[in-house]
Amino acid sequence: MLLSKSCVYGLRASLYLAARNQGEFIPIRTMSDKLEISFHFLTKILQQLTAEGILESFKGPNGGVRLTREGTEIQLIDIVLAIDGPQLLTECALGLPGCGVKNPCPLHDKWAETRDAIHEMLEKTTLTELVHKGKLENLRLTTEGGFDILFDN
Amino acid sequence: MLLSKSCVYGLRASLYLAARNQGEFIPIRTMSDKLEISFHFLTKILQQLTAEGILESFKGPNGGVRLTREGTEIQLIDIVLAIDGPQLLTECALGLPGCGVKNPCPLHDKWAETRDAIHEMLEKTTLTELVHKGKLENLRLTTEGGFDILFDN
DNA sequence: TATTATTGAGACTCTTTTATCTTAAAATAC
DNA sequence: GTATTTTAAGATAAAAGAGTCTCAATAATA
Repeated sequence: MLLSKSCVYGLRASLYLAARNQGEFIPIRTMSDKLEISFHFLTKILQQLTAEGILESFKGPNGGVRLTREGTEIQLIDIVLAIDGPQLLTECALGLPGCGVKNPCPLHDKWAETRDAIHEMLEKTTLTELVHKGKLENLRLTTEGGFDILFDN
Repeated sequence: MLLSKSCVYGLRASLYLAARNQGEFIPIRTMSDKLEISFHFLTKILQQLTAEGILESFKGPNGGVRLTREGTEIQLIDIVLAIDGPQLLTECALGLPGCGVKNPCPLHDKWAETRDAIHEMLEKTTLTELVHKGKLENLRLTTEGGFDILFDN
């Protein structure tokens, strides 16, 4: 699996927040219901994003979480790094420690190229870009639900 | 992690076999020693490759395993599919079931492109190609050991 | 001030992956 | 045929990832 489940949930939640970003705090419970993710599990994931400064949170009634920056300024890579860390973009494909230009494994060059392609995709894609596309074409953010059902309350 | 540890071990072992392929059976114990992989764990992994027809095995004294085809005719993708299955090349980046051209997630198009790059790399790279490169430049197959130390007995 | 709605933090459980250990089966050599 | 070397298979254990539960902390509001 390319991304951990935590990371995937973090991405879906971030898209949700970017999609309805009017500056207000959204309760995690609302998101966990809409996105069909366990509330407590999602809470832990969003805590990581908050710790990394991608989200900010507010406790108490009318509390919740929101993006600290505009969706145009948040790249997928920000969320992936916050949750899964840099391993995907740094690790050797054959699992050898310290694999790099100086001390490569036989697969290093080819894997470095492929890895760069992944990196570039994650780095060039913003939340807003995906939200725009998702809204236009009513794409899915959950097994059944298109973007539209995420805004009906 | 892109590939499971089992898959990585399977790749390293396959490179080892391709590197010293003179048609003879190599004991798994020899490989597990040289590659610094737990013997029993490696045995189970190689059993999968045997079940998939990538290796053949022989029991008893002078037994072991060997490649069924020439290293020139075994691509990395063969080993990845045998051990990790097709998930890496088919799964949705946002974990949505049935994500595809017909019912995509917002990330589908971009991820499909990146995934194709991974697929192509795995599909175009043969064991022999990596072995050749590894032998020429004495690259690593293990934390410390270059290709050369794998042939000294 | 008491109640309620919310996030934060930690303990705990379940599942999957990784790794080990034991025994069986097959082939060889003596 | 018996002992030895090897893979095959399955049980068990340890570690990591995924998910749940409980309680504390904070803020709003009645």
